[in-house]
Amino acid sequence: MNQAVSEEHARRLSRLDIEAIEMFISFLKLIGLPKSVGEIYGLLFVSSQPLSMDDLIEKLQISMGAASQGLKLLRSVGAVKVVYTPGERRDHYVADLELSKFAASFIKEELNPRMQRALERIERMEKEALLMEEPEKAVAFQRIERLKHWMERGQKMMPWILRFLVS
Amino acid sequence: MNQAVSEEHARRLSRLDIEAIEMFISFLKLIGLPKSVGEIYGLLFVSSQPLSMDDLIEKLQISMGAASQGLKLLRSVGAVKVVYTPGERRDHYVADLELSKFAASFIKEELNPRMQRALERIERMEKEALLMEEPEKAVAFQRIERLKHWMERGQKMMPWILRFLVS
DNA sequence: CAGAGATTTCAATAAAAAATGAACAAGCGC
DNA sequence: GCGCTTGTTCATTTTTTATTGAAATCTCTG
Repeated sequence: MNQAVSEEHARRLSRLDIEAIEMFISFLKLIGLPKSVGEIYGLLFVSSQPLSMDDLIEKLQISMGAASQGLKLLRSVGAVKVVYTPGERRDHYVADLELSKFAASFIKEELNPRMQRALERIERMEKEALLMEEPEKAVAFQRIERLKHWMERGQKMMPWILRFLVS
Repeated sequence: MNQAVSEEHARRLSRLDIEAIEMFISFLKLIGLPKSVGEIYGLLFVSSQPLSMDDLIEKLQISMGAASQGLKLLRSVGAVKVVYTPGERRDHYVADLELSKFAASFIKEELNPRMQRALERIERMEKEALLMEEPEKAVAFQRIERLKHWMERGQKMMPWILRFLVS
């Protein structure tokens, strides 16, 4: 991780750039985003001007494909905006500084769908448990109760977290 | 994901088992835990008796290594307890039903260390920014302020979440 | 509207992460 | 202490995920 950004890149990346990039690689990995996305966002975050895809490819030494896909993802999450630079052919990109967008997207794309599926699953589990014989049956229902309890807890917490983030 | 648990296993796993296992595979993956850990915890969670490592290997069709390491991890997190069964040679394991342990461990093992490193990084970033020339300098400090703001926000939120989980 | 530049897509490749299984160690009962 | 059962470790293999790069597509602009 300390050598996440190699010497080669240092030619064009400042130390500030590198610190920011490593920081975002580390945090975005936490929510399952690949290194290249962390690199792109990190660099845009510290850059004082908008950067073109070419700038990113050159400074970060990543491929066209990675740059294009990374930007696509970051745009879809609202973490990066396109800036139309008049007289410039290529699009330029800036970081939206609202970091909550990552968390919000994680909740919306990863957490909520799973909770939805979990609720369906719990219903099926209850149906299965009804068919069981008695010593195990009671245990099964107790465990399923537990799951429901945690789901409710999660669902109560989520809007609170979102409000806190957006504030 | 639908075929996460193959037909072969179904011979010995009930439908209830499979639902629980798939559910935990899905949630634990979210915090970066491998499938085998989800399988083990899921099965222990619905099982009405303590299970030995051999039971897990047989029912889940996983290797000794995976079982041993998975149990080690789950024990270290407090999500699984050893039950000494008198007269039995092998150790038996039960799931601790307190699901908050996963979240607490994630915060402790993954989130907090990163935040710590991020704080150090921010200090270094401020030192670097001091050396910059003026138009960029102001921008750099503005961005660094942002980072600090989010760090503080995160640090304020964390104890609250933990309290909520443990309650 | 032709053609160059810019971007996207996606099959192939590389890198990272997880699972296997055999060698090793620990612990129990005789 | 010896032999057997149980549990751990770790180098190797397998699986999964991310990256590359070349072909296809889109889009300005002259």
